[in-house]
Parts: sequence; structure tokens; C-alpha cells
Amino acid sequence: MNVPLPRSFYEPTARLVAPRLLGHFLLRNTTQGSGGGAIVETEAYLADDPASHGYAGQTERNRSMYGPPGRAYVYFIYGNHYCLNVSCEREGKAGCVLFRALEPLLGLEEMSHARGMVVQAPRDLPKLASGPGRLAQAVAITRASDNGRDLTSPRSGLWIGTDDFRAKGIVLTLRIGITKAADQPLRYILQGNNFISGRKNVSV
DNA sequence: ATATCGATTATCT
DNA sequence: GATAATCGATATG
Repeated sequence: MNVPLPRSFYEPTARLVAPRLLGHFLLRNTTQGSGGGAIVETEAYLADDPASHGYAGQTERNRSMYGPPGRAYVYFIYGNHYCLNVSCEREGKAGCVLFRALEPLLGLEEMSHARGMVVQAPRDLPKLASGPGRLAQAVAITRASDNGRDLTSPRSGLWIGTDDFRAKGIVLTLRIGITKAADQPLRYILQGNNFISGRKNVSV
């Protein structure tokens, strides 16, 4: 958990990186506090993918998707939420993995504070970081502060640490909330994990 | 238990 | 001007 995943980890296509990220740790360290947990749900957005923000070519918004692998791509959606991705593939190619859910394991106090909620019982824990908007809020992600951040360096305060939380298998399902290329199974979840977003997790 | 709906704004057409 | 990789609240069985 204290060893970051190297940049080379993010060089393959998002289709390969997304399942491989499961079981590793997303970690946040700031002067305000720390937080994080095991990555239990991801989605791949590919270079040639109608559902991807990079599909129509590079713009100001999606610039960090096209940058070097291992960097954060943060976007703002529905006028309310930030979502965190990590860019994959070589510089110049779009492709990224969306972090959709964490099993909260570190800094529960800080994360509940960031979410504006109080965790009293274990059954409240899934509300902390299940879903991309919740996850981003739990670790205090904003586009202004985190877009383009290097996720391969602990010094950046937002990074991904090697771990083997992957007790069981990986399940492949359809992606959530998209309208284009909605039939593509590119969502990956840790089998049997209780911190997955959504209800229907139909295996494909 | 599942279904529907409103919020709220950056981005692109 | 329409839309969106979402969430939380409210309504209904």
C-alpha cells in the first residue's frame, strides 16, 4: 500500500488497466487529513469509444486524458459532481479509467466530513464512496485542484498504492449511466464486494 | 422494494 | 440551447 503503481502500469489500454486496478488502494493525503480505500469498481473508456469524452478529439476539458499515463482526468458533471479518472496509454492517445467505488478503509472521519455525513453504523459506510460522485467528494477531488495530478507519486497527495485486496474474482458488466455504446461491457467490479454502486450488477 | 424527478453548470452543437 | 460517465429526495407498491 505504500508502494505506488508505476507509470508503466497505465500504459496498456484502459480495457486492460481497469480490471487490474481492482484491489489496489486510492490514497489521499493533504494538510486537512488523509483518506482512501480499496478500489472495488472501475469503468474503462477507450480511445475509440463513442461513450468517452475523448471521442470527438482533444479539447480543453479532456486535455489530461490525452496526456501521459498515470495522470488524473477530473471532469464536472450534471452541474453537481466531480468524477476522477486516470489516463491510460501513451501521450496523445485518449483512454482512461473511471473510479466508481471504494471500500473505505482509511480516514473514515475525514471522508465522512468531506461527504457531509456522519457514519454511525457499518451500514452507513457504503454511502461514503460508492459511485463516482461520492468517491470524488469523499477524497475532496475538484477539477481546479486535481485535474492533471500525477497519481504515481505519493508526494502528489493523491496516488494509487499497490495492494492485494483482491480476494475473489472480477465481474464484467455493462457501464452505468451512458447512452452511447451502452452495450459495451467495460465495467469491472470485485466479486461479492459490498461497496459497489448501483443496484443491478448483471454479469456479462 | 423499485421508479421517477429535480438540481445545476461546463461543455459542445 | 441541449445535454450529461450523478445523487438524493420523494412517490408508489
